[in-house]
Amino acid sequence: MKIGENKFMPELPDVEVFKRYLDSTSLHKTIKKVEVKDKKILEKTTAKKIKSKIEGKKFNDSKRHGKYLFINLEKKLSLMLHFGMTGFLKYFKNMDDESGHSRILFTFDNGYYLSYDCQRLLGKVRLIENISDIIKEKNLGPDALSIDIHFFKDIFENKRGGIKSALMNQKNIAGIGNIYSDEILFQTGIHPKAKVNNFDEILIKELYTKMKNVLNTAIEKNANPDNFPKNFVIPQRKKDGKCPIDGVALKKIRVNGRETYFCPKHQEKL
DNA sequence: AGTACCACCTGACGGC
DNA sequence: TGCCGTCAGGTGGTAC
Repeated sequence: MKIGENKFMPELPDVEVFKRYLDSTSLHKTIKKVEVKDKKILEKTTAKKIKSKIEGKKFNDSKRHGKYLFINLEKKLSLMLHFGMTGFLKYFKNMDDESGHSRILFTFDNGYYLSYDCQRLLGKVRLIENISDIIKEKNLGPDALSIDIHFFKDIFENKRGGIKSALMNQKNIAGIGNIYSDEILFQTGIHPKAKVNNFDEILIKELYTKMKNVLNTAIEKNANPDNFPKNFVIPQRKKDGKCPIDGVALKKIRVNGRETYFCPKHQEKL
């Protein structure tokens, strides 16, 4: 992946792809060396601690919750990775192939490297004991792929406010960001400014189904918009983008301060 | 509770 | 050509 050509916007599907990439490249190898190249991405830890806790150990397995990735090293020791908006992982053999904004570099005993790259330094890396502590501390809701319909319905119970911010609020559901919330609303025909208190049972169920479908499909396609089905709007989130269903020009508005694309013809449900 | 800001950051882009 | 302002987007903080 070339610098500046990063197609990933680290929301749930992207982080799931990172997880699978990590699992297939970086597990069960002794980590000879860890180099923190920019400590701005560290949260409640130091480069020294990262080094002393990780060197000599192995990544055993990983878990994802929302946009967070947790890599287990041993009992009571995991590495938390959050990718901000420009983060990704890269596994490579030659240092010539190191990505342009490598912030932490792991060296394995097989001669390969794993880099945590984060151009805008908005990501976070931290040493933790338990995943559940972090979910509690950050007040994260259930993961969008494992949330059941009853929890999902709670988002609409006794609440006001807009659907887009409700979907993006990590305390309600973990994993959905600006890009995928647009896709989910597009697929359900819901206007991005719709208010949650107007949602009836049928629409909530439909939204739930489409949410899972959009996220699972994106993962299946490696979170690469070039591979997305023809009826997805994400590849059209750009200047002169057209609705892949109606062919009309997409509208670009701001919702809760976020750039939002929608089809004025079929996203009418308020 | 919900909204409306700001800050953190870098680099791409448009205006002049 | 090059300088400068603006803005993307996740999270977290504050103020209303």
